[in-house]
Amino acid sequence: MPERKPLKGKQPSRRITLRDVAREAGVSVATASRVLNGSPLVSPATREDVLRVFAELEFAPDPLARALNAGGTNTVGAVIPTINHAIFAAFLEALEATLDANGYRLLIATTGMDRRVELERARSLLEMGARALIVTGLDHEPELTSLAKRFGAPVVATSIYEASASMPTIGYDNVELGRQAMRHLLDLGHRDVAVVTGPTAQNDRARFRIRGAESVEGVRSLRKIETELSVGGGVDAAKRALAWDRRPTALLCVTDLVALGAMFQLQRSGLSLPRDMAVMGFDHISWSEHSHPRLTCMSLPVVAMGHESAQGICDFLEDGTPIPSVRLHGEIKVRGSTCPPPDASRASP
Amino acid sequence: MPERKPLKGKQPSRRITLRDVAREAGVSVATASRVLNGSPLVSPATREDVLRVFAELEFAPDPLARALNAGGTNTVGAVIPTINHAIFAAFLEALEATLDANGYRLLIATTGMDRRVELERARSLLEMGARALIVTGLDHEPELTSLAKRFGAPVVATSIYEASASMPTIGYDNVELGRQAMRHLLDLGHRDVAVVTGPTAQNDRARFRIRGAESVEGVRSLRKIETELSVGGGVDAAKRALAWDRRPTALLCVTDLVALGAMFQLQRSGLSLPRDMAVMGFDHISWSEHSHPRLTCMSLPVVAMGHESAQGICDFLEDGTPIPSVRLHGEIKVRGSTCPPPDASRASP
DNA sequence: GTAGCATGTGTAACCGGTTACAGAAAGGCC
DNA sequence: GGCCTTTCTGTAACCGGTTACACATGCTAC
Repeated sequence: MPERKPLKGKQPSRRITLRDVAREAGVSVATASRVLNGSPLVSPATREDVLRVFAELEFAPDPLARALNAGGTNTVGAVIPTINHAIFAAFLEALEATLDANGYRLLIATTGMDRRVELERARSLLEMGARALIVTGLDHEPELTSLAKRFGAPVVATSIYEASASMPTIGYDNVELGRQAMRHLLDLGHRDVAVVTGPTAQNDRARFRIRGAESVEGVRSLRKIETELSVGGGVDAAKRALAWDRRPTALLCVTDLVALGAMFQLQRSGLSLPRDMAVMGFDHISWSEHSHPRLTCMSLPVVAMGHESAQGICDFLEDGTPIPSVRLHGEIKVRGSTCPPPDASRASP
Repeated sequence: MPERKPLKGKQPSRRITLRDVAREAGVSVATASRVLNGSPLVSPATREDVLRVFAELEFAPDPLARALNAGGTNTVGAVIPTINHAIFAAFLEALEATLDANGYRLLIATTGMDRRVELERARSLLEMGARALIVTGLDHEPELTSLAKRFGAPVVATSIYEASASMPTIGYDNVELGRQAMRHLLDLGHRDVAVVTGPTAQNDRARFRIRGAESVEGVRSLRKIETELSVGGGVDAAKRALAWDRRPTALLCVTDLVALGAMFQLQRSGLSLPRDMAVMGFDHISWSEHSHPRLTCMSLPVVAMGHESAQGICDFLEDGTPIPSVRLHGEIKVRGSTCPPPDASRASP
């Protein structure tokens, strides 16, 4: 039961409406409307007149009235954990671009990783007229689905791919990604690895990646460090890893941001990278290929994900084409931040 | 003359309307509407009935019809160069949070730094029902103002403060910031500085910062490097600076992202920072305090800027309070990436 | 018994556009 | 001149809600 907001805001005199224009131009609203929409059913002379009055009165049609007739707005809502994280920003950028190319606008709301908040924000967006919803992952309040159904809006889960999910998923198989990343480290000879992650409570992607990493055979020790999802979190994680008595030879960070922070801290602590500690990230945000050393990471196709999500939604809204789940693939970018551990010769078979 | 989009999209059977509910519940639409809005003018028994029918029919009120009555939506539009830049993301995050706290939603559109595009996006947002517009800087197509006026939407320029501007500005004095930053370098003893900037053509903030830097007396040489606004751009800039025959002793980067890229490249080229080259940034994005060395930068209050902008707009929309310009202040965070140049003893008075 | 008031409900106008339909005006053709 | 088109314009219903106003109750108070 959302409260109504009476919009007390200043109602300056009163807006110019189409009826005002029509009266002034000496035509009916119907004709004025036709001119507004470029209908061919208007004589050039009349059109001329009306257009002049439009200009004179500085008429601006009310978008809401038009949308009400059209049966809906052209907005799509995205409910994401935070804008302030390179990877989401890159995703949104791509999303917005494709939506825009299709004539749709993007409404954004952030959740701060809280499922209850997510539900509320989703409701807001739907009540705002969003015709579709984009969410992150599959960890949601159960009401989310029914809520969206009531509004007739499809929901797309991104950053994840799961064929069996109840809604279309457009993303990657996080378990597989975690496995691949871990295997890369193992192949290099790393047997003692620390997995660094942000908060996992409401983040299925992180949990899946960890699970994937854990599923790899042949690892001697795999310890987890849960920290903040930021550069500072990486700093923190590195400090903690260095304090352990049996230090890992590699840090697998489920986010590039955290990996960067870890690298900074390791260097600050006097380690020489990658010799003294391998660091690997996830995401492939813009600076990871420029860092020093360059960050080896599992590159995630977030731009493609943005395009696919937007296109799927637009197609659905245009002609009802069901939104397909799309499995995108990550790719390991092997760069300078990983190398065999110091004792690799001994450890290798 | 925007084309109408007939929204061919699937109109599944037909939505449940309030009239359907009213008929089913055996009451008038007025009563149903009252229940919907929690009006006290309904007897408990009737309310009970209607609520049950709401649930049975899975009624979802049309947001547009409500907004049409209310006289507007609760959305505010932001037209920014890109989401995919830490500083804008941080700004948007704060903006969204405060808008949300006031019951408003954020519509976002990106311009890619193109003024014509900006104008078109602004139009879209206004046609979408945005009640206010947030733009970056004061470099705009002249039509922007009249366009917004037609829709009765205020426009707020951010990232800049200029008391004499024709619209409220909420931001900082970029000339002053540039001056302060340059003075810091000069005070340390740097006389040969390169100012690294992103594209300045459509970016008054960058131009102002440069102008501020140039206004400082006592600098021997000040050369400009214009590059891309990204980490990669910083890499490029560093390469170019290193190739000069008379190498500057400090790099003043108008954006942290670029500063980071420059640091990476300088280190890769074998320089030891900050001894061999001082680097200074602008923005204070999240990792700049963790980088190695930690980045000295002019910290910009983007979070406060987001809050102020949102609050100013909400106050205006609520009761017409004119949106005040707000001058925010930057602050130099002196950290490890700046120190006196090698020959400072000779250069100092 | 009726004036007086609070309470609950319905009717219909309204928000600002779009558009089906009807009708008027003008031109073509016999 | 009469009839049929074609072209243009106006009337009014409509989108899906909100709400001013009128009206019907039921109760108290004189």
